[in-house]
Amino acid sequence: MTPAANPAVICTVDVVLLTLVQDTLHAALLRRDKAPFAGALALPGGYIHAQEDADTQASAARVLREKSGLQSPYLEQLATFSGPVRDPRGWSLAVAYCALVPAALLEGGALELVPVSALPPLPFDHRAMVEAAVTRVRNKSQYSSMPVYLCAEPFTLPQLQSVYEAVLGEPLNKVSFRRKMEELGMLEPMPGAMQTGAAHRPAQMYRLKPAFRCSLSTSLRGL
Amino acid sequence: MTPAANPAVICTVDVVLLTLVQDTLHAALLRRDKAPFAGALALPGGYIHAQEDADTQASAARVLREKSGLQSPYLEQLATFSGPVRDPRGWSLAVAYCALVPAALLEGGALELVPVSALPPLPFDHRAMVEAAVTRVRNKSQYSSMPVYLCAEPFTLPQLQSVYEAVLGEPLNKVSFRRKMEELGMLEPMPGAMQTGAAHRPAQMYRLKPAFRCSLSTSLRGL
DNA sequence: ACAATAGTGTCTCTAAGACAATATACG
DNA sequence: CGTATATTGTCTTAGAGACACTATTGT
Repeated sequence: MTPAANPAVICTVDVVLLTLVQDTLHAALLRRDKAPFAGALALPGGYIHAQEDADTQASAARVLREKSGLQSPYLEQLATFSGPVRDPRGWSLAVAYCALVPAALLEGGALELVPVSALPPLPFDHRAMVEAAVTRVRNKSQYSSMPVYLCAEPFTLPQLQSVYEAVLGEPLNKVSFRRKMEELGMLEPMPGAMQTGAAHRPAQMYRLKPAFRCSLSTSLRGL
Repeated sequence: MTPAANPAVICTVDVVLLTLVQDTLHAALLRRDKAPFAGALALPGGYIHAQEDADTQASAARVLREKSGLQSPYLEQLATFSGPVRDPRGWSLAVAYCALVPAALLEGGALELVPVSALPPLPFDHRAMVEAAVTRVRNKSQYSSMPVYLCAEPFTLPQLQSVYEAVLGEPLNKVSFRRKMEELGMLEPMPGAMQTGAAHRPAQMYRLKPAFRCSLSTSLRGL
C-alpha cells in the first residue's frame, strides 16, 4: 500500500499555553480568523508545514511564535488527538503541546487568558486538550520542577512556593518545600541578589541552573 | 491556507509490544515484507486508515490485530515521532503506542521477541520508541498497577511481585509490595482458587477487578 | 522598638523496609 | 515430621509535616 492509497489525513498541532494570573491557571486562547469555527475562541494551532518544520515540536514552536511572538518557552508534547469527527474538514490528527510561560511575557499580545476552570465552549476537542494539559501539570508538579517555568526569573523561594500552591490548589509545608527544591538541585542562588523593598527580611533570589534553562531541546523525548 | 497547500504528511502508527520472558522485558519485532527496509526487523506498524479507523488508538489496535492476531491487550499512547528524515519516503509522523501482554499469548505468532537490552539495529526511529516505552513502563511501575497487564490471569501475589521486580530490575520488599497492592485496590482474590502442586503452602490466586479489565477504553486520554 | 516575612532547627508522626513468627501444602 | 514457600504481625528507620525559634529588613 502506498501513501497515496489512503485519503490524506489533516495534520495539525495545537498548543495549550498555560500561565498563572492571580494564582489561577489560565489558558491562552485566540479568536480564529479562518474556517472552520471562524470567530470562535480556540487554542492556537495550525498545519504542520512539512517543508519547513523539523518535527512537530518545531511546528508547535513556530505556531506559538507566529501567533503570540513568544520565542522559546517550556514546550512539551502532550498527546495526539485524532478521528473523523473532531474537525469538520475530515479525518484529522492534532499533536497537542503544552507550553508554560510567566504571565508577564504575554502582556500586549493577541492572546486572551481564560481561567481553566471557566473555559468557554471550545471547538474541536480543545477542551480535552486543556484538561490533559492541566492534569499533566498538576501531576508533574507533585514531583518535578515543572512549575518553575511559570515563574519569571529571578524569583524567591516564597514566590515559587506560592506558584506550586496555586497549581496544586493546596497549601504546602514550607520546610518540606524547601527540602524538596534543595534535593531537586535545579536552582542556584544569585549571590547578593535580594528581594528588597518590603518591611521585613529580604528574600534570596534564585534562578534555574544553566543546565535546566530553555528546555526546548531537552524535553523532546523526555517521556 | 488549505490542507492541499501542504505536501501530504505520511501518517502511521507503530506499536511497541512488550512482554516478559524469563524475567526480562522483550519487545516484539516483525520482519518487514515491504519497502522501505524490506527484510529488516522492525516494530509492527502501518498506515492510518482514515476510512476505517475511529482514531489512532483504533489504528494501533488494528495493526496489532492484523500482524499478531492479538485482540485487546493493554494499549496506551506513548508519543508522536516526526520529521523529514525518519522515513526515507518523506516527511512523516508516527504515533507510537505501547502494548503489554503476557508472553503466553504470543505463542506461535510471527512476532520475534528480543530482549530490550539487546535490540538489533532498527529502522526509522524504532529504537527511540522502544526506549520511550521501557522508560514509561519502568516509571509507571513505581506507582501504578501497569505491570499487572504483563501477568496472565489468574496470578498469585508472589508471581506478580516477581513481575514487578523484573520490570524495575530490583528486589522489592514483600510486606511493602503487598501493602501497595492492597491500597491500589485493583485486585480481588478468587475464592477457593489456590496455586497448588508445590511442596509448600499454596498461594491465593488473584485477578483484576472487572472495573480494571480491558483498559483499551479507559486509557484513551489517561494522561 | 515593632511588625512582618525569610530562613532554620527540632520534634512528631506516618509510611516504607527489615525481621521474624506462623500457616499449610507435599513428600 | 521436615522442608519450602505463603501470609501476617511487629519493630526499626527514613522522610514528611508541624511547630517554633532566630534573622533581617522598613517604619
